[in-house]
Formats: sequence, C-alpha cells, structure tokens
Amino acid sequence: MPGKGTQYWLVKSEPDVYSIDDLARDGKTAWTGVRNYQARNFMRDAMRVGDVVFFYHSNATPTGIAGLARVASAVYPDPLQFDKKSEYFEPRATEAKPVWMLVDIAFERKFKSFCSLETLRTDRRLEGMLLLKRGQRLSVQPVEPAHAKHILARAG
DNA sequence: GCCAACGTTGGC
DNA sequence: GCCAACGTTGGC
Repeated sequence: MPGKGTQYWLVKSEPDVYSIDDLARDGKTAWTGVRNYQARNFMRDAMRVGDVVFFYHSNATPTGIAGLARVASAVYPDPLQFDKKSEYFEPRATEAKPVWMLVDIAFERKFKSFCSLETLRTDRRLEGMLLLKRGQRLSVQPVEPAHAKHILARAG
C-alpha cells in the first residue's frame, strides 16, 4: 500500500518501443527521452522516491493503463542528451548545465485487468482526470489521489 | 513579444 | 494513414 504523502503519476509509453513487459523484464529503467518541459518539471520538481506510477500504453491496441511502477531514484540528468548519436541529443546541454532530467522507475505489477482508455472514459468517477482531457498529450502527468485510488481498486 | 510555420503526439 | 491539438522555432 502507498504510504502517507505518496503522490500518483502516469507515464505514457508506446508498447512497441517499451512496454510494461519490458519493464517487468528489466525490473527498473531510466525514463529517458522525455523532451517536454512540463513533463520534465514534474520529474525534476515533484516526484519522490516511492511515488506510484501508472504505466500507460499509448499508440497501441488497446490503449490504456497496463500496470504499476514506482519512482525508484532521485532526479538526475538524462544521459541521452549528451550522446551525439542519440535522437535525444541536446546540443544546448552541458554536464554542468543539463537541460533534460529524469528519474528511474521500477516495475511493481501488471494489472489483473487492463484499464483500457475506453473503460476509463466511461467511468464517471474518473471525470476530470487529466489523461481524459481533450487534446491532452503530456507524457508524464500527475494523477489525483481520488482518481488513482479508484483505478487501483478496480484494476487489482 | 507576436505569430505563422512546422513538427509531434496520439486517438481513431 | 488521417488529422486535431498543441508545443516549439525563428523571423520580424
């Protein structure tokens, strides 16, 4: 069970690129490649070790929340921003002044029942959830505790 | 600082 | 593959 003060987050990943099964295999991974300032700021300024992370499959069939992870490290610079060969290379970044930050996330469990976007959308107790807002496309976003607890209760 | 052009996300 | 939504870039 999450402790007091635990925050809830949702991260998106295309399962063709990195799925919850990949995370289960790896146990833990650096959440590299986030290149959106708002998403970065959540990781940099607000995430704490032990926070609960919903793992969302985007661009998939079906789309939805596949399981749970946890924030497993303090924030640190995304190493790919220094790698000239990476698509995530950031020419403005230096070791002293990194631009992109990340945390590690650790596998917790797959949901017994996958929470498809369709079922999330039709759940009145999730009304107002950021994920469900039209045009919303943040790849790292907060989840309100009430919404988080409801999803946990129904997903197993 | 404005804003048009362009690129990306992500559901469908 | 389409395209709406939205973020970023760069000229001015």
